[in-house]
Amino acid sequence: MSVIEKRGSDLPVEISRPAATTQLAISTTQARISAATDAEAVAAWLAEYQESPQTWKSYRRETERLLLWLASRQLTLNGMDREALRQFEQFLSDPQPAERWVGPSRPRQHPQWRPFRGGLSPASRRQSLIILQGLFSWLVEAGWVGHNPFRLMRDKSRRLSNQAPGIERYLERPVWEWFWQWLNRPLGVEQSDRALYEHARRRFIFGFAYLLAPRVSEMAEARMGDFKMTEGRWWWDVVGKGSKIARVPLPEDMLMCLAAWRKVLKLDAKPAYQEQSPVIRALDGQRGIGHNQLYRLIRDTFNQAAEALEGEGGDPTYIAALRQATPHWLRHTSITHQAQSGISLRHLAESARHARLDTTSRYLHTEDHEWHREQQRHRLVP
DNA sequence: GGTTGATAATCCCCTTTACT
DNA sequence: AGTAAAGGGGATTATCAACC
Repeated sequence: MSVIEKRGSDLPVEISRPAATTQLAISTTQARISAATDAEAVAAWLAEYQESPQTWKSYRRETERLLLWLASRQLTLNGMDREALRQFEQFLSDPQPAERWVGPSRPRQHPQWRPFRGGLSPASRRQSLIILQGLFSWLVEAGWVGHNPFRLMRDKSRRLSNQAPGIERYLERPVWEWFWQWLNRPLGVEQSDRALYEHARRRFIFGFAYLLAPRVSEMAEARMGDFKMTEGRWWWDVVGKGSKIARVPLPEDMLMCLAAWRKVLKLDAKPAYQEQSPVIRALDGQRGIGHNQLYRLIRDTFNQAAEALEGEGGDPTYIAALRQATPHWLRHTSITHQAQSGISLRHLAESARHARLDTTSRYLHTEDHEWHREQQRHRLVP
């Protein structure tokens, strides 16, 4: 059932297209791309995103759904009008017949694979429509379709705010401090090599995360040689979201964490020039690990810490926080604590690699807790 | 300076692979 | 065979950037 099979130069394979509608698309327009079918036109658009695998993946998903839906309605991209768009949006919220469109998560080639897990939430529908709007404006430019029906759409339902609510997802200082000392507890004697390795790896991952506030993928992608010394000072060169290159100062503690971790890996304390091996590694000590695995590792560690704190009869609020915590919390925690320790907003924005200062300043609001707590010292009767 | 559109990331569930 | 590690796919969320 799948329409677009592969990335790269291979053209997509089109499987179930009603013969009656072929070639309707180009009769009125002058195409500026070489495509024979809707699927090929879409593939040409997708090819623009080859360098961004995540984006490519989500855009393929959305466009594939549209193509499959069009085929089921005997429509083409060029035949898509405002009314068809309304029907498609309705379809996204509840794809029917379900046995044709909805199914469990399966590899794409699997016979049970279906385009949907279920109907899409309003937020996801908004996302889908935004992507398809981009597709259509490209296709108009390419001369493949006559107009962009999304231009006619002024539906409030897709104007859902994508502004995040206040950021509160971070660990307060006492929780972090307890957590870090828990992480550094010595293991008992007679531990397997593997247990020691995993213990060291965890310490490094959390130290890295807390000190430099990386995104998960930035950690997973990091190479040893990205830590560099110039003019006697150590920096971390990181390629962040949007392929943005940044250079972040390495705190002293980070160098210590790195040296300790490299010792476990049987490497010199300091990375060599252009050392290409991954920083965070799988159990074999060589391969890197994907962001997904890193995500799980962090999540599991937080959960184990929650168990441990519960065993100690710790504060239930803290236990709950640890249970909820995700890798993103580490980034928030790091930035928030840096703000609290007086690092200036401008430098903070720089090292967090936020393009806009107001993104960073949102983290300052989380100081409200502290503010509130301090305010309690102001009493009528001392 | 706020809104909205564009892009890419995070997070979760499930499957596959690798290792005793 | 049984278990944990790693990977795939997709929904949802965060951030960036262009536009009023």
